Amino acid sequence: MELSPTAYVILGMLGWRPMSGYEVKSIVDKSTRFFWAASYGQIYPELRHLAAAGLIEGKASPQGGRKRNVYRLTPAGRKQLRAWLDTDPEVYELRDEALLKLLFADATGAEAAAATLEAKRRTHEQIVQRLKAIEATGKPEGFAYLVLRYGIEFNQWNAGWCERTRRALEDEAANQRRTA
Amino acid sequence: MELSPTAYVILGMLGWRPMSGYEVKSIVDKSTRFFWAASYGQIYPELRHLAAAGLIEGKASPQGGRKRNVYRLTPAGRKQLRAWLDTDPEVYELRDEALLKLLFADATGAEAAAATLEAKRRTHEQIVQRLKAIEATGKPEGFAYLVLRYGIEFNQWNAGWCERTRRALEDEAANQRRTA
DNA sequence: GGTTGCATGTAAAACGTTACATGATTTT
DNA sequence: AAAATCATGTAACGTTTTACATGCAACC
Repeated sequence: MELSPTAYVILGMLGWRPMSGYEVKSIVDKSTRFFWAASYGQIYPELRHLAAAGLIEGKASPQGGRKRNVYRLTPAGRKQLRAWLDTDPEVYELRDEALLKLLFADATGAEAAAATLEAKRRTHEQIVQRLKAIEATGKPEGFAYLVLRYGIEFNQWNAGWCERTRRALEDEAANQRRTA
Repeated sequence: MELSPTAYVILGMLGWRPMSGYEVKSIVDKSTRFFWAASYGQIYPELRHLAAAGLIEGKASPQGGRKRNVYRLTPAGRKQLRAWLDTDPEVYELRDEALLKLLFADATGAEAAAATLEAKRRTHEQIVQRLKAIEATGKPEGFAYLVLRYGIEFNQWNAGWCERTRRALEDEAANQRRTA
């Protein structure tokens, strides 16, 4: 039974406690979003798929007149989750348009490169702010906190690199003007 | 004319010098691979697409009896490349299965978490080694060198975080044993 | 003569986002 | 009364990988 990593996002969260697809999505947006995004277009079909495979069980739990399906792990699902956790991680992918623009910046020059660096710095800075806001509203327990700290420190490092590199470019440009 | 970022990988490389699809792929594997991968399944169709759009021009340049198509930027293609370089980067995506496993590690415990951290550390360490090997065989010029340095420092930071965190987990476990 | 590298391409499958559609409930 | 939030889902589209298919040339 080969599952996609996104299926394990669902399995992992249902391992914390039973929840609806809507809840899975809102927790994804507060936790995995910065290193593993997932949309409704993936979550709802995947819930059905996992239920059909017997790894989770759905139960209609309407809140008033508002329909709602709460899913929970089956013993088979928990076993599958543990087996996945016990194997080495495989997927590691990065897509960073800013680095692409930096790589080709010879075609436009140092000013465009500085603008790209500044935009990338802002992106990382914004993520730091959002993650710190999450940390402030009640820090998560256990390993979730470790991952949150990673997110903050990782993005701070990135923002710092952009800042240092932009300054180095500016100093270089200033030196060239002085020497010329 | 909306192009995918992968199309700009091609445009950017043809901005350096004319080359074949095969060459584009081999340079991708030596440069953008760690932040923007591209396969033959994308490159060859995209070359045709860009040629049809008048942004690049292909010319049959066989080497002996071996067929070969070399492409170069048209003035319209260079204009398009510069316009893209002058706009702020948008795509920034990360997919890291290791962080996912770490997030859910409560279900298995500290040992599995340590193994995940160690696997992630190895991944980053290997990338550092490959990038350093590229640096040793003739460092690239201009902005390409900046991007290479980013790759090395970024992966070193990541490997370091994994190492520090794994040690912190071990110390914590040791303290608990002592207190218990 | 075999392996590696150069060279081009396609087809199917997997993966993922976006936009759309619908409707109830809670908060302002 | 309007806006935000809860809640579920689908369809179309775009992107990307993987596997397959082919063949020449250079080196060992």
